[in-house]
Amino acid sequence: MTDQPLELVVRASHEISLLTSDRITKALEELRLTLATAHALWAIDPGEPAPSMKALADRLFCNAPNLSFLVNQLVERGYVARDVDANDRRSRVVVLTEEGRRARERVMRVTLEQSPFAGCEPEELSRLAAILQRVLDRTGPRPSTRPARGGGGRTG
Amino acid sequence: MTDQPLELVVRASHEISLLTSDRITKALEELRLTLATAHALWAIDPGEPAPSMKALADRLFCNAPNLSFLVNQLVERGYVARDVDANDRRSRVVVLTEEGRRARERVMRVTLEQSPFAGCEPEELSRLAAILQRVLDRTGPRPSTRPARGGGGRTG
DNA sequence: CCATTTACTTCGAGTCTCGAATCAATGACA
DNA sequence: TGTCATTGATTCGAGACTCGAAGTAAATGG
Repeated sequence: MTDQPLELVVRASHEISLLTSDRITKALEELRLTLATAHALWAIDPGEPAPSMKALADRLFCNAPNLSFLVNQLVERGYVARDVDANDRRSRVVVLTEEGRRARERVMRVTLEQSPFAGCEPEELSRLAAILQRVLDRTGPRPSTRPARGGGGRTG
Repeated sequence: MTDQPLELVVRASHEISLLTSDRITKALEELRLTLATAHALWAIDPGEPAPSMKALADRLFCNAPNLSFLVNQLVERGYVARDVDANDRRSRVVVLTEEGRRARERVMRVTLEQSPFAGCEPEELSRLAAILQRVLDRTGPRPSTRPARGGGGRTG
């Protein structure tokens, strides 16, 4: 009954996702982050131009009020700051603080360490990466400016 | 720097997960379900013995109060009912109603249809299923009793 | 200049999640 | 049998997340 490969893949993928979330929650507490705020933090790559609120919301699959809330949380914790975009004074860009850069590093490190995928052989990982990338490419590019490896997400 | 296969896999996997959630949300509204309640509904397989609250909570990586809340939602919508377990009168088992069985079918169908994995070739799906299953197997069987997952009230 | 659009914020409401406290049933044991 | 610790579940209070509606400020297009 559950022999359909598609169902197996969807179930397993979801299970892995839950398992990962479950595992990293404790480590995030030490940074005073939740899954949602950690996500938002992850989505800000210090190696790329600081994203606007709108760009960040798109990346995280959330709407503007939600992102305002999340960025407020990160501001309160000293991890990011808002700057007015000189080119369009309506727009605010979200910039990592030094603290924020460190916290983001830690979030990424912990997540990769705790990931169920961490036990895979390099060769298996490569095959997996290729397939998943192909799947995402097939879904069509996401709106606006998305850094090639920019994916953060929504929690909900 | 971001060429590590593990990071690519974790990012892609997460992105796919968010994309799926985003896509099915609208369809779930028609069933008066949210992601959390739909997930709980999905976790009750009518082909297996009705799970206890505890068993269900373990399956969903959530704690007892949270599951009580979710099951209440499903009861209000007429999708499940609680029964006292005759073997242990402390325990309640969660049983699908006829409505619930139909709703669950619809949740599964919509989710599979909308999944980014739906576009994969059968052969690709099989490879994927094999790898993901191996990953889950390596994480070891789920313990009967596990500490709760985080997310709720803290911070501040 | 004025109307419209865009980016963002605030507000209110509904949802989700948790820990602490509570209750009932079970199990262990003297 | 009676007592006590344990277990399964619920209730309660509070923090966190998410969204739609409404509002503000800046840009755009006549």
